[in-house]
Amino acid sequence: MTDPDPKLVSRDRLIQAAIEIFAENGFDATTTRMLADKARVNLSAIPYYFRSKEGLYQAAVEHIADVLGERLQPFVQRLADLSGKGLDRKTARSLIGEGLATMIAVMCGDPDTLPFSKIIFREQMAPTAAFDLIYPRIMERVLKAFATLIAAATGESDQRQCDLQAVLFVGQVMIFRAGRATAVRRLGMEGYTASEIAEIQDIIQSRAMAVLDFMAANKS
Amino acid sequence: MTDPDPKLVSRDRLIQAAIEIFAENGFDATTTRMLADKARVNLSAIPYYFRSKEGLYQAAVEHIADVLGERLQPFVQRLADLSGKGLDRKTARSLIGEGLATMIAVMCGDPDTLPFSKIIFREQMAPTAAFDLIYPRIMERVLKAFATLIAAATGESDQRQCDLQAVLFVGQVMIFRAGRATAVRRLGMEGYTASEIAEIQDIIQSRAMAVLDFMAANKS
DNA sequence: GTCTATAGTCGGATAGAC
DNA sequence: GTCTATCCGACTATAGAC
Repeated sequence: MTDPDPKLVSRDRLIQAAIEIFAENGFDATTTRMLADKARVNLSAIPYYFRSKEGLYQAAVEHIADVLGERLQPFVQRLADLSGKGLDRKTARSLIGEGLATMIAVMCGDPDTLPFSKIIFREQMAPTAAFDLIYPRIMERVLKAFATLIAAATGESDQRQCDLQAVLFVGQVMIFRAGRATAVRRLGMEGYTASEIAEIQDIIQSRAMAVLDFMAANKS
Repeated sequence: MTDPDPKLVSRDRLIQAAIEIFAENGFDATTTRMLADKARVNLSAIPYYFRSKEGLYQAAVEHIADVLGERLQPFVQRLADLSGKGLDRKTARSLIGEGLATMIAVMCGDPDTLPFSKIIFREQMAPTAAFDLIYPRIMERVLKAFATLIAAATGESDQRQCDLQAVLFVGQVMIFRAGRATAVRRLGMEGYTASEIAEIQDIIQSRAMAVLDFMAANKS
């Protein structure tokens, strides 16, 4: 994919390269030689800066958590502000739609963030120590935000119900990343072009609205 | 997990062991020694029976396709029979609910089939040649069946819409496998006990019905 | 068919010059 | 901080006895 910016110092070039390569091949199939080549750095720079291959992996995941956390911040902030003033149903619904569309773009479209989600997915399927770096800063914040929005959008007061639905709302999106091979093949897609992403965003949003209507009408 | 049945011949013990170990560690992190140990077979049995580690992996995937394909057969057959006679909405809806519940049980509960879904998920995230063994015999059949049922349950005549929704219905279930680490943590689960699975089945089914109602009311 | 022994390769990490 | 050279362990696969 993209080669690391040659202006960056070795340490940063290694992190850049690590994100790409680990995303593509996973931890085990990645060799330190691949990493050094991609970063245009000497092999010994890895143990020098990061102590080991695993140290580099963890630094890469930490970087992902930093970047995604920062991108998440405005959304969470906006939600906190609105919650203080009492969040009306219409606003909550539109924020849910907006959040879902953004997530699809991040996970399926944007070539800068796509490797992030690949790594996060691998961590979810087979968590390592790095999962603890990412869960509280990303997953938990997103899921809590969605639970709040769902409650506000439907009037559902059962917290458990909102938490479960939040997992399903977010999960809905993730399936196009985790089940990409199947989805693309079955739907005859080329692999998430702009118009294919629009189609996915569209159906996920309308589905979400259907569920919100149903929840509002059938509170537990 | 389970050790291979000692009554089986070496070849079969190796396949049994391979399914467990590849599911747990993925292809690269699995060594031929692990496989031979678990199967209680000499290391050389692997190249002898399967030519290579990769040959064993493919044989294991083929076995998975056989077993799941057989388990799928009655469901597909029943659907074909019913389709001939004209499938009414109520029956279609209950078959969808039943299918979803079964999938959750297979993917999250049943310790015999759980390793199958782990391997299938790894293949979806990073397909190898083995994906072609499993896609047409499992994924495609399931998705086509769901698309047919969705059409019958809602009266939606747009094929594309039904195919997309089928991916989402099935995807909904898969998220509890692919996103297990997050779901379990966020929902304070122990890791899919019987009652936790019942809770998941319940919410997924009610969500599915909400979407079907919505589709029936808003045909494209 | 099952075993031992070993070949041949490659990986991660280190030592030490510059 | 960056390089070369190299060690050492682990891996897959093969050769060949039984």
